[in-house]
Amino acid sequence: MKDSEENMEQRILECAEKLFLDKGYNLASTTEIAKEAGCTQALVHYYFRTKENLFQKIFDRKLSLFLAPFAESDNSTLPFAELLESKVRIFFDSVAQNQKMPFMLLSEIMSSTTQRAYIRDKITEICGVMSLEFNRRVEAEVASGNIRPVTGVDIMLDIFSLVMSFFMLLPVLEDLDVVTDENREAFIKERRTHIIETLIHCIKK
Amino acid sequence: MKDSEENMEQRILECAEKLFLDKGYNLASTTEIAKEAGCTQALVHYYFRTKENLFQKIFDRKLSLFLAPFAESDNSTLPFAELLESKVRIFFDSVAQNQKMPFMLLSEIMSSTTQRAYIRDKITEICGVMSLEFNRRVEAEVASGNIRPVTGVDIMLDIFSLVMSFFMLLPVLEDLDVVTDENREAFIKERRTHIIETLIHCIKK
DNA sequence: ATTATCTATAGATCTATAGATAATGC
DNA sequence: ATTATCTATAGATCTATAGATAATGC
Repeated sequence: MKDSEENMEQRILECAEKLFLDKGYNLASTTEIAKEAGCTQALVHYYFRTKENLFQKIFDRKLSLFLAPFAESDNSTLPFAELLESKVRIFFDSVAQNQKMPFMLLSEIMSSTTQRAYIRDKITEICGVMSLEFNRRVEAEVASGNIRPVTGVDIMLDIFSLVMSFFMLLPVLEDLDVVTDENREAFIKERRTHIIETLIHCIKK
Repeated sequence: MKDSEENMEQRILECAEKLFLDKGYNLASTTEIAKEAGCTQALVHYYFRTKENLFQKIFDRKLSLFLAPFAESDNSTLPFAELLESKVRIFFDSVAQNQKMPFMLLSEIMSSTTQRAYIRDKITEICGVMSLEFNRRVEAEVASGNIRPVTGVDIMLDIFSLVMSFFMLLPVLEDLDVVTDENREAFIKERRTHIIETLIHCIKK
């Protein structure tokens, strides 16, 4: 009852999210989550019964928020190069605001087959329609000879790879002093531009 | 003394490597490693004292083997596009033979600052010279107007991102039935070609 | 003698639950 | 009465070590 502005269940969710993102599922213990939230460990289980439940609730919400902007952006009337640029920009900015999500997502992908099935369903649910449309669009562009023969899957993989890896590798770039506190913001912006240009070049004949 | 062909210390190393790659540092217990190797858990500690030691020894060796082909390939006499193709091909094939390394490497990068410092030093040690030469070459090509203005760092990031992410995302592609047992080999080969073409397109003016 | 291997166990977690007590809403 | 919170504890790991015993190399 210290913080009158929000209840303990909410606090637990917030602290758990932070710890799961920082340390991953296994290293974030319900004991530590409770400590961070300012309650006993038993209370965490009172509200969410199992650690697995708690995690899944957080991960589910996070994954939706993470993918939504990318999935929802409908730019079907744009020329293809601009559509591509818009897609990358939106996804890049979504990741920039959730810089720990790529690693969390990958960890879950590696963790178990069931978790992967869950993620697959979630991706299909959120991105399925957009993905189908995108694939069709790419096919149409290829058929009409506007771009070189690539598949929608290839381009999607390119986008995911370039954007997610960049943020996962940022800490290394900082260690190597390629990225510093001074140039950080500019570097990120330039990288976004580079990725957009790379992808646009990549589809050119 | 069951397996006469190799000693137990070696067996432990091999089983530990497999388990660390499969489950990650935290979920691979010395208990399980011992069980897999066919000895008691105490013996694992007899040979390597701590789990951390054991892991570091394996990771160190694995990281060297993983980066070496990429670092050592000297193609400085080739035209730049061919040099790029060669670099990607070599790194792609190295990852293809160590498909779990990208995730292990990322996990360690995320795990702690000390581990990151260690990785930074290792990368510098193995790739430092090559990296410097590559950067100079890129600058020269840009200066002479052969390619569009990009940095060596950008291209390195592109290569690492596209190649490592592809193998980390493979399980998802399999879940989505984009990759199956039948097309797997061909798909991987085509992806390698696509990445090479993308990077070559990307440097064109 | 030395090295390899085992048994047994201490000590540190961690998750989950049972059961007691305090706070809150009627 | 119901809901929120705490104390205490069971039971499952896991790492690391001490101390005993078996195997090996002179």
